[in-house]
Amino acid sequence: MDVLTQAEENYLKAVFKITENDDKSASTNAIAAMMSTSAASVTDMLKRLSAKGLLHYEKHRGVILSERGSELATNLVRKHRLWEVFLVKMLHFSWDKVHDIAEQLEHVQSDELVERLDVYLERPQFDPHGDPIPDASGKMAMRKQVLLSSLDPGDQAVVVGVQESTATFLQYLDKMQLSLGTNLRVLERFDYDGSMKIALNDGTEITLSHKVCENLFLQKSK
Amino acid sequence: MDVLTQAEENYLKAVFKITENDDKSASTNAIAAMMSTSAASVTDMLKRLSAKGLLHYEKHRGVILSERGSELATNLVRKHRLWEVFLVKMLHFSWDKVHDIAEQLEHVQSDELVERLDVYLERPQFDPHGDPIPDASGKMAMRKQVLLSSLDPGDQAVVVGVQESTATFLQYLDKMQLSLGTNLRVLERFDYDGSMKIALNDGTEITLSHKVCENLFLQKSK
DNA sequence: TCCTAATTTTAGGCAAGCCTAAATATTGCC
DNA sequence: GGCAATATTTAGGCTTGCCTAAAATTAGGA
Repeated sequence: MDVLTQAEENYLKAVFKITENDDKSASTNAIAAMMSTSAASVTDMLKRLSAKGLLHYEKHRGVILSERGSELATNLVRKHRLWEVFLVKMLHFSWDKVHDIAEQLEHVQSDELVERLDVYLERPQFDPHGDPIPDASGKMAMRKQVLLSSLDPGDQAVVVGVQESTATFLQYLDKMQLSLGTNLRVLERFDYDGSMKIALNDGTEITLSHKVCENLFLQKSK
Repeated sequence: MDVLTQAEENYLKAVFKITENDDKSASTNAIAAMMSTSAASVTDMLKRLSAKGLLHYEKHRGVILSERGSELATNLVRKHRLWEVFLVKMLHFSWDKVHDIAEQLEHVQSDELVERLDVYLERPQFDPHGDPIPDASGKMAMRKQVLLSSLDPGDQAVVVGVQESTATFLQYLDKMQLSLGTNLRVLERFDYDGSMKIALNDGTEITLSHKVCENLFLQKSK
């Protein structure tokens, strides 16, 4: 019943992204900028999506998603982020390379696929960039967190979670004096193997492997 | 350089499938039938693909793939079959449900993705239907297989593939407790209608119609 | 408020893919 | 070989998405 083209899906997602923070409406130009297309094309598409009941459009007034449009957009975000987890966790892509591929994978149509993927990945709550993954009903956890590997030297942050909670990994963290709530500062990142040197509050300096950096969620404090 | 649309890719694949067995050229009608589209649309597309150098087209003469076209088609088959392995092996889909999803996944463009997926799946040589998966250079393993209908009473063999992978056929096999790897022994062949009686390992005896026997590939084990 | 600048929409066009109907070419049978 | 049946191509049209240029609307500063 609601089979959208990839183009339509991309517009929905753009409107969603623009309106998710500030709850104003999305302007034609903002959408055009986000999609690298012309304002005229945007107007074209907005009319079509409006006719399908996926967003509310009034000339010169910008648009907001309808409930149905919002559901569809949220589901796209869910698919995008689940695929990113798959690419990083299973195929060992580095987190900064997965976006373009996930952008393609998110358009694959199969609810069963998404559900099975979710189970396979053990229902992750956050993607490799620390962004929350909406569940099947559209709800998402609220936490602004990022992977240690995405921080830069100088960043100060608090450990707020792990991606993978295996016993061995948690034990390792324990040994390193890292636990939820631990404050740390990034000193240096070694690009050649992805390892990072960090300093704890008491001044202890430790080096963490790439694998560890990819599994630690932090909340920036500065 | 060679970025094809999904439609173009689907046509290439259809031509590939039609020409891979008998090495005659693919006719307009055969392609139209395979793609459930009109002959006129096929002619349209053949001209375009010919202009791109992906196949050799002469009016009223049918087409064959060019070397480049053949490479691209083989790569599509590779991607399709790798994704099928992923869906069955990792996500536990039943083998009769994976085709449509793989049909979508095969169009995702990323060589690195395919390579990593291949490694992740441990470079499988055959897909869940028993069809060989071309390697990155286009070569595929040869399956020593015969149709069930060509076996004689007394022969012992293992199911290694199907000729026709429609959902209904696969579901039927499932019901009959036949799947890849199933061992069986031919008990009797009824020449008047081509049906065959076989025994499974556990002693179960079943009778299969001629149509089924013509669609099951086996590897003789004795 | 008024007028210019910025934004948005409309008009008109184009390519990709699809369709049906009509024209043309090929095949195969007598 | 000739002619009917079949296969293929051409012609003309449609939708989707994109474009540019021009027109219309809105917003913001003097």
